[in-house]
Order: sequence, then structure tokens, then C-alpha cells
Amino acid sequence: MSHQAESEPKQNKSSYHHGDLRSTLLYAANSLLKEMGIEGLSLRKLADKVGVSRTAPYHHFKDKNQLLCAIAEQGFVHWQQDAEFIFNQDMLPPKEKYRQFFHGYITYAADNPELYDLMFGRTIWKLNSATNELRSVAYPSFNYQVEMTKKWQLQGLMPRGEDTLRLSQVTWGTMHGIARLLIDGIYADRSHIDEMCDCAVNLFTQQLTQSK
Amino acid sequence: MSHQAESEPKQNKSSYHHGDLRSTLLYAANSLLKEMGIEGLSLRKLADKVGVSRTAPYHHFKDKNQLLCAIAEQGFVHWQQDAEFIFNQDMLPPKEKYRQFFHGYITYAADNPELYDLMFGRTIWKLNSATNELRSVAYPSFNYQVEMTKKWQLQGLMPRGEDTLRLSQVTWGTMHGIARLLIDGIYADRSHIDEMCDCAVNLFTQQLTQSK
DNA sequence: AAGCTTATGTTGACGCTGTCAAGATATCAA
DNA sequence: TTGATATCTTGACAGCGTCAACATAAGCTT
Repeated sequence: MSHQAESEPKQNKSSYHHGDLRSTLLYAANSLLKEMGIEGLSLRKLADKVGVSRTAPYHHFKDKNQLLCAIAEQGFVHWQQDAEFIFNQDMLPPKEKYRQFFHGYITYAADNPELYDLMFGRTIWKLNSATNELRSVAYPSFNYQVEMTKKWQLQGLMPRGEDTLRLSQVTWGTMHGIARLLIDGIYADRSHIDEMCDCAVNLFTQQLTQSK
Repeated sequence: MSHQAESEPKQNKSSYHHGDLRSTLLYAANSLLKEMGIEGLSLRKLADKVGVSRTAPYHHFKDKNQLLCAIAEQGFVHWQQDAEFIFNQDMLPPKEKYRQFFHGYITYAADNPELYDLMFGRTIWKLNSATNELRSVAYPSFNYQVEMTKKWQLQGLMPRGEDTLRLSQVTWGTMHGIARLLIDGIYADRSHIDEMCDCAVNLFTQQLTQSK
């Protein structure tokens, strides 16, 4: 269920034209991101790593922001696949499924800290610099969780009294906050993951679980 | 209860030596941070704004990171003052006090987005680049909340069954996550603050409130 | 097949950044 | 008064994102 290793793009290394530079750049950018972090990822290092000139990437991404958005986009797609895989495990009781979802989210973030930082960080979102392509992947990802929250409320797993949207924002916010504290190494570290997730799941679901 | 407007340092503008450059830099850096954000804050712009040469700041801060840590440090001190003010309002029933605390935290973050980003962002914490001075303010700030959480558990406001540290991490994580979603403009905006806070407080406190 | 257009890749240049080295000037201690 | 020390200055360097101008290849039209 880990998607970080995308198939390496073939390189038409024969001559002047590269052939598949866009995918090659994305692939290399992902690995550079993992190594150096979001700050250390420079277009020049990237071009160098791929073996083209500094400005070649500009024919495939308008600027650095568009490249970052494209990377984040992949991240959302991958996480969405993980999430749906969990949601579709039909044999699990609801609370256990929610626990796995929660746990899966935190694990995804902890396993891909730099990517997560890109997906949900200021760099992209602060001044509405997210591309339309990115939005069209990120927003449905949240909507999907709103739907699931509604389902959980109907099942009685989560409190019916709360507004679904607010409840989704709070539960997502909790996952997001824990993920960030872990990633940034503030007040928490990886060895606490299991206990923190269990604690959060208990708080959000404890009251009505026995009704199935 | 808003502390952002520190008293402007006097400037011994007479001549070669500035007199109180360190405070002047911190003050100007704060306002630059508010205007341009963490990325837009450059040492050169800062020096220019204060009216000294590019490298003058280096005699008061080892590097940019130390300057950022010093700013964040002030932020923690100010937030801690706000928090203690809320905790010391003795007339409030516990749940209402907790609601105000939660609300106050989110408001502080939303009112000082760039400062909050600095205090709790990757820039400082990712690679253990926080100075000892910063740590000695940030860690007690969290410990203070752990103590309060323990108190709330004993009062019956929060579930006694959960481990105090984990519970603190989860509730803090929730505040942190909501703050970040708001600041970064992801899936939430300021008009949702009240409802989101109420929803979260309900989830964390609802079960045992009536025991006073 | 020839020629034109478009896509793609290259080098050069600009202004911005953080930071170091070396020198200038003021302050303080002996 | 003298020397040490703190503070501020200019000069320089490498790295960054990005624009302009030019080079090369591929594809389409006739």
C-alpha cells in the first residue's frame, strides 16, 4: 500500500530532445523532495540531476509552484487510493475500520513527511497558489471524508447531533494536527502513534459503539 | 489581550553605533513578518528597513535561524500570557473555561498567522534547529497544558480513562490542526471558527459535564 | 520533398538571497 | 593613553527563480 516508488520513466537519451522530460522531472523531483525536503528542492538541482539545462523544466512547468502542485497532486491520488482501500474492507466492524483509517492517515504522513508537508503546507495554499488541477484532486478528497463521516453518524459510530461538515472538519483537523506535530517533531514522536490514534478514536466514537 | 504591538524601541540614531539594534531588529522583523510572511522576511530587507548595512544583524543573531527563533520565542511568551489569563478566570464553569481556552488558541493563531506558522512550523522544528532559548519557552507551554488536562480529568470534564499525556497530545493536536487548516486556507475559513470550536469542545467534554 | 510552425532544449543575464572575510569605527577596561 | 573588544561597514561568493534570445528537432502543409 505504499506508492512512493513510481515506475521510473524511460529516457530517450539519444540526443537533443529528451522524449519524456515531464515524467522524468516529476519522478526525480519526488526523490529529491524526499532527500532534501521542500526547501532543498531547487529547479537547478533537479535539472542537473536529470541531465538537462537549468531552464529546460520551464517548457513543462510554468514555474516552480506548478511543479510543486503537480507533485502534491500525485500525493493526493495515492492517499486517496489508500483511503478507499481501507473504506472498502467490508469485513471490519465500523469502529475498527475508522481506527484503521485514522491510523493509515497518520502513517501515510509519517512515512512521507516532505510530501505531506507539500500537500498540506503553506507553500502551496497560503496565497491561493494551488493550481486548478491540484484543487480538483484535493477537494474531492475532503468531500469523500465528509461522506464517510455522514455514514458513520448514521451508523451511530459518531454523534448524530453534530453538524456533519463541522464534525468532518474537527476530525480531519485532529488527524492533520497530529500528523503535523509528528512530522515537525513537536511534542510528539513516532513511538506515540498507536496510543495517540487510539485515544483520538476513542474520543470521537466511544459513546454509541455497542449499537452494532 | 492582543500583544502584537510591542513598544517601539528607542533609537540612538546619532551615529555609527546604533545603541539598541537587537530590539530594533526584533521589532521590525515582527512587522515585516506580518506583512510579507515567513518567506518574504529577508535579512537584507530587514537591515534596510532599520537603516543599517546588510551584515549588521549578524552581530546580534548568529544567522537567520536564530533571529526566527527569537521572534517565535516572543510569540510563545505572549500566548502563554493569554492562556494563563483564561485559566485564571475563576468564575467560569469548567466547560466554559475550556471553550474559551480552545477558542482563544484558535483566535490567536488566526490573528497572527505568520507568527503562528513560525512558532509551530517546519522552518524551525524540522531539523532540530530550534535554539535552547526557544525550547525553554515552548516546552513549558505544552507542559502547562498537560497539567491543565490532568486537572480537567480530575474534575470529570474530560474522560478519566485516557492517559493524560496522550489526551493532551490529541486535544492539542486538534487545536493545532484546526489552526493550520484555517491559516493555510484548506477546507475551512474564519467564518467557521465558532462552530468548529464548539463541535470540538463537545466531543472532548460532553460525557461527564453535568457533575458540575 | 520543401518549407513553415511549433515544441523543446540551450546559454547568458538579472536581481534576489544568506553568509563569510576584511577593514573601519566607537566603546570600554587597564 | 593604550590596547582589547564590540559593533558596523563594504566587498565578495555561491545559490536561487526566472526572463530573453537563440539553437535544434519534430510535425504539418503544400
